[in-house]
Amino acid sequence: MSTLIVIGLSAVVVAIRDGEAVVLTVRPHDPLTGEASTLAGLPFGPFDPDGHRTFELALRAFVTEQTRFDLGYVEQLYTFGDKGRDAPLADVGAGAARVISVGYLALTPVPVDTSAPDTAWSSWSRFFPWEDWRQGRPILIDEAIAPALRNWASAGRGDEGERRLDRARTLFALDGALWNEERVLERYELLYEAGLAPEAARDRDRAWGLPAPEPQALSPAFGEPMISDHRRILATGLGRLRGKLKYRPVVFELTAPTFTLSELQRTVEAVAGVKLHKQNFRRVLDRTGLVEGLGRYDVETGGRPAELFRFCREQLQNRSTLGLSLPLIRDGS
Amino acid sequence: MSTLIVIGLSAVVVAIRDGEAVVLTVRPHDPLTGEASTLAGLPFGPFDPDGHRTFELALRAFVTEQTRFDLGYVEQLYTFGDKGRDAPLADVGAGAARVISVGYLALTPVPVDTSAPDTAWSSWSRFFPWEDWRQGRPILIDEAIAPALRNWASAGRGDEGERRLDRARTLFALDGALWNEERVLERYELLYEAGLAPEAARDRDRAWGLPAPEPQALSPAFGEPMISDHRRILATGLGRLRGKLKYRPVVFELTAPTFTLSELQRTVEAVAGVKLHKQNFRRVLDRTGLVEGLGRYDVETGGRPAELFRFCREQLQNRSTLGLSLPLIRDGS
DNA sequence: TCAAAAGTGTTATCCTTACACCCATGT
DNA sequence: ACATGGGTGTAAGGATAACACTTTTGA
Repeated sequence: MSTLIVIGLSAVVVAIRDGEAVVLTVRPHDPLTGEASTLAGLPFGPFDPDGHRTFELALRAFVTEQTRFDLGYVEQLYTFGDKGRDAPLADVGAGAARVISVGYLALTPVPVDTSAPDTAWSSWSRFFPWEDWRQGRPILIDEAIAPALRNWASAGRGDEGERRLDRARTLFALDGALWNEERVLERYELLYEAGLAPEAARDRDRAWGLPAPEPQALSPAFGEPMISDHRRILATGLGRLRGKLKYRPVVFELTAPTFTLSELQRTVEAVAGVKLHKQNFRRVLDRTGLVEGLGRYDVETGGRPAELFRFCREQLQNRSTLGLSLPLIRDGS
Repeated sequence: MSTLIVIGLSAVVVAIRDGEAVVLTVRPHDPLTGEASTLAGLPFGPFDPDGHRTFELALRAFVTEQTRFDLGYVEQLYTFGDKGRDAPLADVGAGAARVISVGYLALTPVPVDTSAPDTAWSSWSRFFPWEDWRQGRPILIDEAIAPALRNWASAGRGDEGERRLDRARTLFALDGALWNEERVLERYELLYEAGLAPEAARDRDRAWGLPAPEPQALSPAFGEPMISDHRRILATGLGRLRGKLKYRPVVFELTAPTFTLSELQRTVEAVAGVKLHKQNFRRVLDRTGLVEGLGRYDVETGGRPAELFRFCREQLQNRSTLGLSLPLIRDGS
């Protein structure tokens, strides 16, 4: 009998908590031992072709069930089907199955504390510590990542070495190259290829029929691994969200109904992982006409009270420029 | 026994022929009668979980097999899984199966004439005649589409009617709204929802267990239908390509190794479906540094010979602005 | 009074848009 | 000579980036 196909739906559920971008994670239980996994995963579940009319409905249903949480904005990310990077062959009735992952991105304004067990909000710099440039260039890039990548590049034979070095340079902003915050997935894939992501060693061992390796004490510079291909899906989600910020008004899916402009800016910064220029951010923002001052003020800010704003959803229709540009800061401040 | 899942891979293979954007289409044969379908389809094939390591490899293999054509640039588009809009329930050994469509976009420089039977290059304005604004606003929008959509909108009860009208206006640039060439899929989906795409009637009938309806003489303004959900995938591909043009140098996947700047412009225009401003297109282009004059000239242009250019692939690495902006023309000329 | 955070004004620079014009070829 | 398409220069307007500065609160 031929291998069955099983479709697994995974969700990257993003929210902002205390100025940090967080993602909903679960600790899945081993079906045999009943023990919770040491590795985090994304909320996921199988797609049932008999019960579910669409992927999105299925996703909403099982995320609510697993995490007691209702999704708002949802979009499809990517479908992963590579052999060897899927979940371990699942036992489905008659035999082994090939698992195809359909990843989704979901945005939600308030990270309501889920009372569901083994469910948590995790900052995504836990999984991608090199992606946070808000405090300037992360030291771990030059101290840990760059040397490891250069070492990997020099092991390439012929001009393969040169190509590896080129990729490392442009993706991780080495030797004067510019940082591009959108290329999250490419960076993760480079680390995976270079064998620096713990998942790479695990997948390689499994392909050779070896037992799952012991959790190793790998450098924290390469981020905390996740089960299955979930970190790959998470990277896809972060990259997509960072890109989309600039051409669709998706930030407002992450904010409360009213917010101060500084809160909004901190939200964008948490997602994009870079610091923005305050004045220019505001100028750019009100040219879009997407926010409206309410004449009410938040006094809890520590200094001068900030005006509260709201998102004008009705303005959304015929605007041509539907996103926020990111007025970066290059020097200090 | 529960419904099996089958994964179908479909490819939107795009090329430029005589200044027109064309797409590779097939006429699939009925497995029972052996007759070629009256409707066109995209090249497609099932994904075999035993034989194929990745989707992309599977796709390349069967496109080459079906059409005797080798794909170059390939990217995943979207995975469709809606019940009722998939292919008719396929017979797979033991029982019925639910077909999940994974759509891909492929770009190829020369539309080599495929000698494969029932394979052809079709201009995509056959399927989306309202998408070509190079000769100005297509008359069929105001003569056929707008009246039909207004009629549909007025049938909505409550503020549903208002919402329908709003969508029609912004998507089809009615009542002074601006045309946004990227929203191809949303326009097709609107026509589908409004019951103006022939596929909608077909899917509706099938859901009720009725036999496939006779091919109707529907207005050509709504485009030629395709089998299964292939026109939806095609719309996704056109939209994605139009968007990507602006931020990645994908045009060069559609051009010959050397080209004149006018050829390049006509290629962009054929894809984007709008006329561009010649001088500004050139200025924008050479600021990117992506093309290089060769000092050789094409004398076949009819007027002054045009310089030949080539794409500088090596420049591709560290550029920040990797696409072409579209300097539109608003007035005549 | 001072620190902290909110909010305003102004300028130089760059990019986009639009317009006008010149160049090289075939008929 | 002139039609046809290729190619260049320049000036106006708008957007961006960077700068300095004022305002309002709490400690």
